[in-house]
Parts: sequence; structure tokens; C-alpha cells
Amino acid sequence: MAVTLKDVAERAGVSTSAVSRTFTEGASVSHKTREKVEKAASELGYSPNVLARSLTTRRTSLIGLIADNFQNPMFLEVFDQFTRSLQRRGLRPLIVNLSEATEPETSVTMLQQYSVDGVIVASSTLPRTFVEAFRTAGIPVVHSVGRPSRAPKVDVIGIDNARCGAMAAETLAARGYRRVGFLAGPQTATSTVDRARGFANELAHHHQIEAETRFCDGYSYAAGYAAMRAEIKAGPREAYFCGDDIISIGALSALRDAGLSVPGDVGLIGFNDMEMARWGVVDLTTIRQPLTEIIEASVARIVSIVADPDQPPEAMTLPCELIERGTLRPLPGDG
Amino acid sequence: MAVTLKDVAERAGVSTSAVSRTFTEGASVSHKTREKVEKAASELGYSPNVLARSLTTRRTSLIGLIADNFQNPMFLEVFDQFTRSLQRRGLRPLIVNLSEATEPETSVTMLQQYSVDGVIVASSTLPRTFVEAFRTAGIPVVHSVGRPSRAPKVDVIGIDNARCGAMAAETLAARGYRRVGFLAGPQTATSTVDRARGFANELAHHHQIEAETRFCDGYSYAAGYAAMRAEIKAGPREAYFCGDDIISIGALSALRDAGLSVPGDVGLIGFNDMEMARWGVVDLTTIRQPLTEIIEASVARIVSIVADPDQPPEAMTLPCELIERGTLRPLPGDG
DNA sequence: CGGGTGATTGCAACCGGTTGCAAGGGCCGC
DNA sequence: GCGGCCCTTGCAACCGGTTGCAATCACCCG
Repeated sequence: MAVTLKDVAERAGVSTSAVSRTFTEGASVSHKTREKVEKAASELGYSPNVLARSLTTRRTSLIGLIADNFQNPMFLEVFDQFTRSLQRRGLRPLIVNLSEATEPETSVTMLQQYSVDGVIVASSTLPRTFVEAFRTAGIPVVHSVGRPSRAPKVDVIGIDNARCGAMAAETLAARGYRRVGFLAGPQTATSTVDRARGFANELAHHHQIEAETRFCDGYSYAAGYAAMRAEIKAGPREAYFCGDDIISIGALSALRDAGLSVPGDVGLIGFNDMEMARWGVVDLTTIRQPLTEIIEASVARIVSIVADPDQPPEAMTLPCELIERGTLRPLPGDG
Repeated sequence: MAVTLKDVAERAGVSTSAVSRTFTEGASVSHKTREKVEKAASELGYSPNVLARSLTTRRTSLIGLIADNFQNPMFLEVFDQFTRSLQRRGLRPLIVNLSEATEPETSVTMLQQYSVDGVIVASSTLPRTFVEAFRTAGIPVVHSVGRPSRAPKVDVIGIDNARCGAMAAETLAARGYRRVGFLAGPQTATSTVDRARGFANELAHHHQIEAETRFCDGYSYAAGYAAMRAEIKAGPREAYFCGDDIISIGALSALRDAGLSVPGDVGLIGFNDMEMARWGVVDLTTIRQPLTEIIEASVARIVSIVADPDQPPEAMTLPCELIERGTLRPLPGDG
């Protein structure tokens, strides 16, 4: 059916090695042979079978891309950037949607069966052990949007979540909010735990501020909406730090549905600065996570590990910044 | 490095064929041999190399999934559902992000090199010829969210865009709007052209209604926002049919930013019924595209074609329905 | 013109599996 | 106890490539 190396070799009147070499960068082929082969190949419409090649070269250019959150629109940006970045380097993303099953073994086995060159885990909620399972299996892996630590067991690229929590706390404090809350992500997500810790630690310096945390079921609109409904029922606080922009938007909707205004009645500060935060109907004050940089670094890192697997794992922490928009009241004396 | 068939065979004291057969459904192996092999395999942590196997079986379980719009949050739902649906059937999605280059040859060659079993093109904007290139190359292909037609050259699963355009027109007419507009997608997208035609044809029955079409740069928030800005500048119409929910949301934001209320000053009806349309801050009246059904049917179809490639291509048209929310004024006499 | 050099080439083994075929083995009935 | 049948099993060829090695070739120099 498909045209093979042998077909080309026959047509060009050379050995299969010659053909193979024509398609292998840096192999020794004379100009004349190359011409004959290329002519035959293009007449036949030949292109080498990457999978067969991978058997001997031990390179598939396949990269497993694992994600577990398809409810958060930010992940479309994540996919867009990852797929583009990988493609630009000639790599192919093999997607694993982890929404259904989360045992590491399944994913490890599956990606092993496909001989992926490496794996990128793009999740801030998956446990560290999940990611480590790949390294244990000898598959190069990078944890993107993960939780950096000292002496990490796998490569991690992410942000200082505790620092970000503190940043949110400072921001709320500076605006004079006294009764504040943290609408956190799921309690099992390390990112949430760190943000909560940073938030609480910073607020400990501000004795007049009283804070409370409520965990959401997930990083999703529905979870944010439900959490804010519960808050409203219990009597809402003055302002909330939300563990993710999408939670903010859920909360924002719940507030508006309840006839409360933002930032008039309640202030909100989100996290991520996804594209929707900029939308006029949302206009969310938030803490920006440098997504593009994280993704670019993750891809660069996996490429580097694939090329030289014996590198010790590193943690890379990228800086976040406050993006002020319209969901918090202005700084006192600011107009 | 990795453990192979041969390692297992040696350890189990059997031939490689025996091992291969234990891992092949329906092959003839005695209970005793199978036990020995399974024991050895699990001790060694063996799992067969799918790529090597594919060389002889001619099946990779790889399905190319091509998309060209990562600006529209609806596509996260599309990815979620496609990846899950494929995984459920033991298939692996190989993503191609077409945002950068759109020559069919590149994608065809690339997917051919990876011996994908089939390809799903998930786009309502890519030209038909793009999809047909796969069939020409002998790769099973399904055009999902495409434009069904009589005697299609490739399998297509989609909706009746003209009918949907008409539905939008009827809806606006019934609510007594007189000066209406269509904020269309890109002029090159067949989906847009069909919707525009249906919209215009239906309005032709309503002589008192005056309509106009404005094409957007793409199915994105930014495009919708910009288009509505231009409309406002030119003096906005009473209501708009938007070629996509995301365009509606862009338009909605532009209207609110300009101090206009929806549906008080301007009415909006969208298209797709993506999840965000349900959000409180959006609450968009829209025409629902049966995404889940389209995706499920697309996957079922590609599986069927892969199993039996000689089927003539079919077009499948699924029904849409009006979802009434809060961005159009009520029907006259409706309260 | 012979020997030496480096570039080019083909052979054959190999990558990790599958599978047609024929031989071997167990079990049955007679 | 024997022949026959069917289930198991291993051999070896093959899937579509790559690559070490040795042979060949062209060319240069003395």
C-alpha cells in the first residue's frame, strides 16, 4: 500500500542503505546518488516511516502531554502554546486526558508503549508522586505549572505559590479590607495549600484583618459559583482572594446574580491572568502567572533532558505580578 | 534498557512467539504457557512496544486530531470530549495545531509518517480541500463540525448552517426587531457563508426587516469586540445574530463598555451554546449546536472507516435548537 | 603507473515485534 | 496400543527502517 524504502531503492537503482542515508541528516551520500534517490522518492511520493525508524534510532519525537483540567479555559491557552512550541521543534504532542482515571501506572505504561521521548505534566493539582512515576520508569519528565521545591525529584517549572498568596494578602490589606476570604482550589492541590499558607502568613502581620478559607471542588466556574453562593448565604466578606481566575468568574457571577456589585459590595482578586480576565464583562484584578515563559521553559527543559538524561532534576521558579483591573476598590487616597 | 519480548521469553523459558501470543487477543496459547509468560512479564515489568507491533499489524491506534482555533473557549470542550471519547476506545490523539501553517501537504505527510490510523479534522473554517487531501492520500478522515453536503467527498458530521441562520432570523423577527445585523465569522469559512445565506433568505420573507452583514476576522473574542465597536461607531442596530458565542461575548463586552445595555439597547443571539453562554455574567440566548453528539458520532465514524475503509463517504446532519436566555427582548405579549 | 587516502556504497544484522507453517504433543475413541 | 485430530509451539521470514563494517571507487601524489 504505502510506498517504502525498498520501492524507492528499486526505482532509483540503489541499495536501501543509500535511500536511508539520503533521508538521514549528516550521512555520507554522493551528490549523484542523492539526486537519483530524491527524484525517485518524489515521483513515488515517499516519506520515511517515523515509527519504523524509531525502532533503531530510539527517538519518536513524540511527547506525552498530560492534563487533568479541561474545565478551566486557561487550559486552552496552555494547549495552544504547548502544541505550537512542540511543533516548532519538530515534536508531536500525544495528549492524555486524565479527567477520568488518575492512577499513574496506566499513563506510564501507555506512554511507554508508545515510546514517547518525554512527558510533560501540565497540572498544578496532580500529586508529585504521579510525576515521579515517570522518572522512576526511566521516562524523561517535566512538571509544568508544578510546585518548585528544594532538591526536587523531578524537573519542575512553576511559581512561588506562597509568595503569590502573600501578594494577594498585601494587596487586600493595602486597600483596607478587614474581613477577607480565600476561595481556594481543591484541598488536595499543592498549589492551593501553598497559596493558602502564604496568604495566611502574610495576614498574620495585619492583626486587624480577619480571614477564612473555603475550599472549592475544583478549578472551575461551577466550583467558584457554588462557593460564593455559600459565602453569600453565610454573609459575604468584604473581599476574596480566589485561587484561580475561573473561580473568580464563578464567584463574580454568583455575586451579580445575588444583586451584589463588584467591587462596590464585594472585592475580588483572582489568580493566573488568563485571557478572559481582560474581557470587559470580567475586568478582573488578578495575579499574573507567566504562562508563556513557563511553557517555553518546560519545552526547552524536556528537550534538554531527552538529549542528556543524566542531568539532576532542577526546580525553576518564575516571578508573578499583580495586574490591577476593576474588581477591587482603589487604594485609599488614590482618587 | 527497556525490557523486550526476548527478555521475557528467556526468563519464561519459551519462544518469543509464545510471549507475543500471550499478548495478542485470540491467539492460541495454553494456560500453562500463559501463566509462565505473565509471571515473567510482570516480574520484568514488560509491556509490548505498540510502535514495533504496528509495523506488522498496521494499526497504531493513533488518531490525528487537527484543529485551527485555539482562541475559542468552546474548543476546550471539543478537546475534552474528543480526547475522552478516543481514550475510551483505546485510541490516542495526536494533536495538530494548525494555527501557524495551513498547507494540507505538511499535515498529510506528517500524519502519514506517524502511520495514524485515521484523522479527525475538527474545524468549521478549514476548506473542504484540506480535508479531502487526507482521503486522497489514503488516510481515513472525518470532517467534524464541518459542512454536510449531498454526495460529499469525505465523511462530514455537522449541522445545517443555513437552517440555523434561518432560525436566528425567525427568532429576531418574532421579537419585532426591524434593523438587524449578522456579525459573521471569517468570510472564508463555509459555516459563516451558509449561516449568512440562511439568515438572509429567511429575512427576505419579512419585508419590514432590514439586515446587514459584517464579517469578523475570526471566531474569537477580540474579533467580536472589534466588530461591535465598529457597529457602535456606525450607529448600532437593534439586534445582532453572532456567528459564534465567543463573538457574542466580545460584542457584549463592547456594548457594555460603550454604556449600552443588553437586551435593553441592543439584542444579541449567539451560536453554539458553549458552556460560558450559561454563565450569569453572560446569560446568552443562542442556538445550540449538539457538540457532544457530533463528537461522539465523529469518533464512531472514524472507527468504522478504519475498520472498513471502502465505505462511501457520508454526510451526517444533526439538529440544532434555540436556547432562550437573557440577551433578547421577550416575545411580544410574553409579559 | 602504483600506492595511499578519504569518500561512497552495499551487505547483513539488528531494532521489537507478529504470524504462516509445519512439527510436536496430548487426548480421544476404537 | 494405535491412528487421528486438534491444540500448542517454535522456526524463520517479515514489517520498514538504520548502521557497523568491509569492499569499492575516484582521485591525488610521487
